[in-house]
Amino acid sequence: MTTLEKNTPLEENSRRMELVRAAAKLFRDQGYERTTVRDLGNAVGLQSGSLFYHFRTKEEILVAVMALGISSTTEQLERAIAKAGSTREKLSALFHVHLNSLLGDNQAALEVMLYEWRSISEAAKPGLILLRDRYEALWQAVLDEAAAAGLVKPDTRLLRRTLLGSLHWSVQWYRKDGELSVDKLADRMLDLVLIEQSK
Amino acid sequence: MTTLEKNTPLEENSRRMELVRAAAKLFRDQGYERTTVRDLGNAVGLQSGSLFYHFRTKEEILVAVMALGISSTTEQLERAIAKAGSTREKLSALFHVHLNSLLGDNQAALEVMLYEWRSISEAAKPGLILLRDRYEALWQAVLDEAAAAGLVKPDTRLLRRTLLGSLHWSVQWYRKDGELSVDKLADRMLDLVLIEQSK
DNA sequence: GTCTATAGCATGATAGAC
DNA sequence: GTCTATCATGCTATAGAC
Repeated sequence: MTTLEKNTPLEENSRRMELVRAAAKLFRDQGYERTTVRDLGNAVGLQSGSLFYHFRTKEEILVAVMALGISSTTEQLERAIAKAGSTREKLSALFHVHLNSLLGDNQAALEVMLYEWRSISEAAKPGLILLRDRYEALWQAVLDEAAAAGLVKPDTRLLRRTLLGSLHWSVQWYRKDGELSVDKLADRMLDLVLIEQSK
Repeated sequence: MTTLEKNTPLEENSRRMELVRAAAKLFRDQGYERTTVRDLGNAVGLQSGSLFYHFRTKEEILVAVMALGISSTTEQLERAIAKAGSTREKLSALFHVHLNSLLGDNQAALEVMLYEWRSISEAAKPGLILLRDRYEALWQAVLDEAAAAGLVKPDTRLLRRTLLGSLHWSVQWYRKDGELSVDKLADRMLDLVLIEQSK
């Protein structure tokens, strides 16, 4: 692998991937700026200088973390929607996939995407915005379908934004060791947005 | 003012306050870690060394920014609730005060509170948590009253958390130069949470 | 592919003059 | 109360050996 090929999109089980996963946890816990390349090296058993064989800059690691977080969540959501039988099930999938990704064991990456945006250079933003838009388009389509079916209120663009805000914020208060499971939380959040059916 | 008195809670029109307001904007735009004491000095026409006459550390400035943001919003909400005539008006005040504070001209401070929490040392957290709890208690009381009146769904603790998440997230997408005013946005967000009355 | 060593620079904070 | 000067440290990234 030459220096010019460092932007290779994805490789499982590689050193690069191992590094990205470790970086996701460190960036989430300490923040990107407070995490040094020495911290990153320690986390995977490398000297700080050796990192720069795998990534050109520290920011390139941050971008890789974010891209991983958003694109893996998008893929999960696409699969869940494809498998859903009804509009109601698709709506439910939005909540379950998002929360399991955000609050699940292996998904510090998505959290980093939400809270370290300011550290992304202008040059790197367009690519990440594309990934984010693809994810939000999935949401929009399902919400539009649900509104047409009378399940949720018709102001779906604002609804999408408020719901995503609600879900994102859960990382600030949800505790895994509490009594509320992630899936139960998803169901209760869904209940809050469903229009009550008058008979 | 001696060194020992640097924790004086509040002073209007002081150099300290001027610095806190400038710091709020810088911390919001660049992040706390990326903002240097030299940046802070420049913003108020001081050399970096001179800052440390007013604050012992850079973190002390961050804490002051957050305390200002949350406590001034709390005071505004207290006044608005006291003035409200009905439960419905109190509910409306939650949205209008929060969004005007968060998205208004002079309130970068509240945004910093939301996004720089990780940079706060353990020693400084309890005081800020106290301020936050006071604010959220106001919300909880109004939501409980609104649920009792049938205006919103009864799961008010989760409702409080999802609503605050929705409102916080608005800083990520709301544009002041757009067609939607802050107060109109508050009304539409309120509409999304109100239970539709069956006749 | 990883190491050691370090260049080159920015950082938060302090000391003492005024 | 602000300035100048600077200390001590930490940072990202590079160079070259292995």
